[in-house]
Amino acid sequence: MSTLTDDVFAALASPVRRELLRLLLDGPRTVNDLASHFDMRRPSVSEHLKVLRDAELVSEHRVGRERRYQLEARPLVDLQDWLHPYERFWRERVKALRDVLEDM
Amino acid sequence: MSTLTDDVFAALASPVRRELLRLLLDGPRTVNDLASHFDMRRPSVSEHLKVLRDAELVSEHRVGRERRYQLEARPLVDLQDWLHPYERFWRERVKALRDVLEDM
DNA sequence: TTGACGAGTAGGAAGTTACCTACATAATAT
DNA sequence: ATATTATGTAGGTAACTTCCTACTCGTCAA
Repeated sequence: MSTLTDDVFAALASPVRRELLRLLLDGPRTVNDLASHFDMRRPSVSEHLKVLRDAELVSEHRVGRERRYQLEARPLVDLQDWLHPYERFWRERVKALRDVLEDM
Repeated sequence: MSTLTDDVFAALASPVRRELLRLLLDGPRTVNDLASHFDMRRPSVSEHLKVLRDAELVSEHRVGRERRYQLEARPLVDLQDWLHPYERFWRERVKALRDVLEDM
């Protein structure tokens, strides 16, 4: 079953949220830690994290009064699947171009 | 040089625009042809096409009074590249899971 | 048990988006 | 020449997004 919903594309549309995902590549982090990388108040970062959570691009688990956010790559794998038809299209165009060049 | 800008992610955030791209997989189409697939007025579809054009996800060439829109897969290939670090992350997690299972 | 800390939520302002209708422009057909 | 067709643009409105500050809630430490 694919988890690639509108939410995922919408979540990725924000540079802030893409940067959050990139930061989480290094492992789980707390909200304060993540927020320190942005020129933005912490509650706004919290809101961005909520968008990522709703899209299931990150998960959260509580440790004491902290919350560790963790990357969930699954929707991104689904995004890769979504790209496949376009990749095929692209390869065909490259091939067609190569064929033309061979005839010159 | 990568053409993967904010514009590309923003363009993909709309279901209408993703459907436009999907339709264009079958080959170039005119605006009226494309618009006929949506429950929306033609000028709105034109505006969506402009967003896709600005993101270089489609190109346009005029044929008489028509304009043929064509898929440009390049930004999507760049999107694939953007995904690579996440794919690696995902593979490592799958591997870790497998290792755990093997020890059971 | 009280104060400080980490984090989420509420409510609001400003900016952006996505529709619409009306109009403009260029090309074809009569 | 004129009407028709294909398309883009202008301008407006409603909805959504993104930021903010103020506040709440739970946890930890003194």
